Amino acid sequence: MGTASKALTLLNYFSRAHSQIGLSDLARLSGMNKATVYRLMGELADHGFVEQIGAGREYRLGPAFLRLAALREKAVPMRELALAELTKLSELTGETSHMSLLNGEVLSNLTYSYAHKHGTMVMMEDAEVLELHSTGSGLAVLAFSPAPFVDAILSKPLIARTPETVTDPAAIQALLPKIRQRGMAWSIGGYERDVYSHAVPIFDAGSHCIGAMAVAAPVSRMTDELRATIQTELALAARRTTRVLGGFPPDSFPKFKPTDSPVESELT
Amino acid sequence: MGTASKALTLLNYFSRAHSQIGLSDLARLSGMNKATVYRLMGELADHGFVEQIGAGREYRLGPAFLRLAALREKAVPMRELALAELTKLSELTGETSHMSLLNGEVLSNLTYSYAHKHGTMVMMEDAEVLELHSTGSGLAVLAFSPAPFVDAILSKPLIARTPETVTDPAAIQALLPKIRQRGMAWSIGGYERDVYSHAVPIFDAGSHCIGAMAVAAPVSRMTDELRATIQTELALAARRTTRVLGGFPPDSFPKFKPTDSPVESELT
DNA sequence: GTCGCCGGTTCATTATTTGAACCATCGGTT
DNA sequence: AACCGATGGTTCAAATAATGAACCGGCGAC
Repeated sequence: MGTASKALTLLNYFSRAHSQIGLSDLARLSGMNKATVYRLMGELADHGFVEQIGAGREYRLGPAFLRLAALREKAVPMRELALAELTKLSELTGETSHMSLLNGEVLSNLTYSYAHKHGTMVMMEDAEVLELHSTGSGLAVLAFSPAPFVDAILSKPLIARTPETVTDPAAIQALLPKIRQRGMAWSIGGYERDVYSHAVPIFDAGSHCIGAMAVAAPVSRMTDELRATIQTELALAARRTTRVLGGFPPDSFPKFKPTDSPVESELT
Repeated sequence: MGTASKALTLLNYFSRAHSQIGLSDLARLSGMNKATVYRLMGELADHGFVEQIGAGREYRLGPAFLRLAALREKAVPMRELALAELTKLSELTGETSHMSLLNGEVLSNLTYSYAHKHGTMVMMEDAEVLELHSTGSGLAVLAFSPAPFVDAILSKPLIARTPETVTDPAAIQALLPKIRQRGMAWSIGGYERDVYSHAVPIFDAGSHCIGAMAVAAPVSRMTDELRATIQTELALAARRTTRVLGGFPPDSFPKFKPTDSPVESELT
């Protein structure tokens, strides 16, 4: 691993829950030598990627990201384009919709839209992280990712977020062909209890899966009718999104036909 | 310069005007060897900091910044806090207000707020770059920055954005003591013709100047009364912003008294 | 007082970065 | 069609930068 990669890797230890980290902690987390971490963090700090605060001299993410994110969004208005589709999707379905991007071995939320039709709805957060094995979006991505990548993900310990989470690698592998065949994944209570989620992969210009678009509804509100609406509209919205982002579904990607999916009680 | 710094430096060549750059161009711009740039960009791409597109294999900023910016804003809601102050400020003054952060040798826009009171207003853009020598915000920052930094900035060629831009280093140096004394800078048509801008520096926890808050109005609309309103409200808003961001003005920083500043035709 | 941990620093050893030269490929020009 | 001058990408010996064990001084808990 190159030196630059090591520096960038350090940034991955910052999360919503862990927003500031001391030098020694960072060295432990990364397994690097303390002196190495010190020097790398110094370089990151010089460029505004991290900053040191207060008495403990802990590090946190720096202001440079705001500028670079604004430039990225100006050059490639992914968030803006996705949000336009999500807004329509939430209106049509009356439920929360969101889009997330593959980032290493997890999905991170790009943006989301609420429908204000019901008193309850599934809540989302910016930069929220979704696991690949326990969420509808994750399964959609796995189904359209290279086999070695899938194997790597599923060979690590799979955390059971709820009693309904499928944590058996073989069972998850078994789900993927069906997801590939219909171009859509679903997950019932796999990540959070009471959340029924449908997800469709999004592709880039090289037909690589880069993330997923999803609709999440409370389990208690799901009916055959709502399911049909979600599946139809989500498939359309996701296809438009892939295209508007300049991407192409792979040739094997199915045209979703709502009649194909009675869905019944097929878990996950 | 460490290897990590070199990689991070490469990111600085991307701007609104120059949003995608080829390998050879990047090597020329940075003065680094093509092979070096190739390897560094490869590492940046592995982490989603840049991505390569299309036939020309050009690079552009990657999606990782969206996630990291969201995390940064979650941990340190600078933009949110600044925007709250700017919104009030624009309402009180009836003019466009904005805040920008020092980033290397330039200021980059953090956020801004429009007043919808008049048919015309000064327009801003996300991630817009402001020069230190030709803008009110830049002068405010220079006045409260270490002398070596100021000298370094003023010893480079100073671009005349308009016929009114002051480009003589000595003349700019001469302005700084007065700005320090009153805690506020102004610029009339120095960056864009017809823009009359007032600016106050913002400080961090170590009393270092990290940026500026400003109000920009069309020259044609400026009256003694508007000037007095802007100066009073801007000084208050900037002080609140420094505090709410966890910072402190240096001990030498003056309490702004509107009566101190008849201002008349004192250029810049 | 003292123990343990913190951020920060040092310097000889070591492994990584570096860059000139090289390829294959593409478009435009002669 | 042959050529030219670009491009992105690759190689490998030489040079340089990264590394990490050990070491500080300081702080807080016991």
